[in-house]
Amino acid sequence: MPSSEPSFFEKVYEVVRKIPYGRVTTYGAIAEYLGSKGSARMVGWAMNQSHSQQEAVPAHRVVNRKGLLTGKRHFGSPNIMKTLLEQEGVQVVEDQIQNFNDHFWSPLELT
DNA sequence: TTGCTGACCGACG
DNA sequence: CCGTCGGCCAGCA
Repeated sequence: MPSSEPSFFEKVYEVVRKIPYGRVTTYGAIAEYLGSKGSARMVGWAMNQSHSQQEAVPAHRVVNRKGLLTGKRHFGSPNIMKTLLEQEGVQVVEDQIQNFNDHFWSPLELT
């Protein structure tokens, strides 16, 4: 076994881990970066399985296009995602990231 | 195999 | 503002 090519999920995890501290990105941006724009749902699915990974995946830095914490329900408690983000300096009000554009980070920025 | 679901997104009315 | 629909693709009964 040689070379198992990195699957879609693997790439998602890798990208998510590269999200800088205090920054956030979207499912769509990741999907687009992986060349599967439109399959943002797969990114969400990958996040769902992310807990299965040995290396922790900062899924709390991944939100939907509106900067809404849609996946907060999957963190065990709905307040975990918000708390983690606020600890990184991201203001969250009503599950909505404030100044979202200012915190937004795209994997396309990777050099 | 089919059919349904899902942490999405954009479009339509 | 709200509800609905189609598209995308992986996992599961």
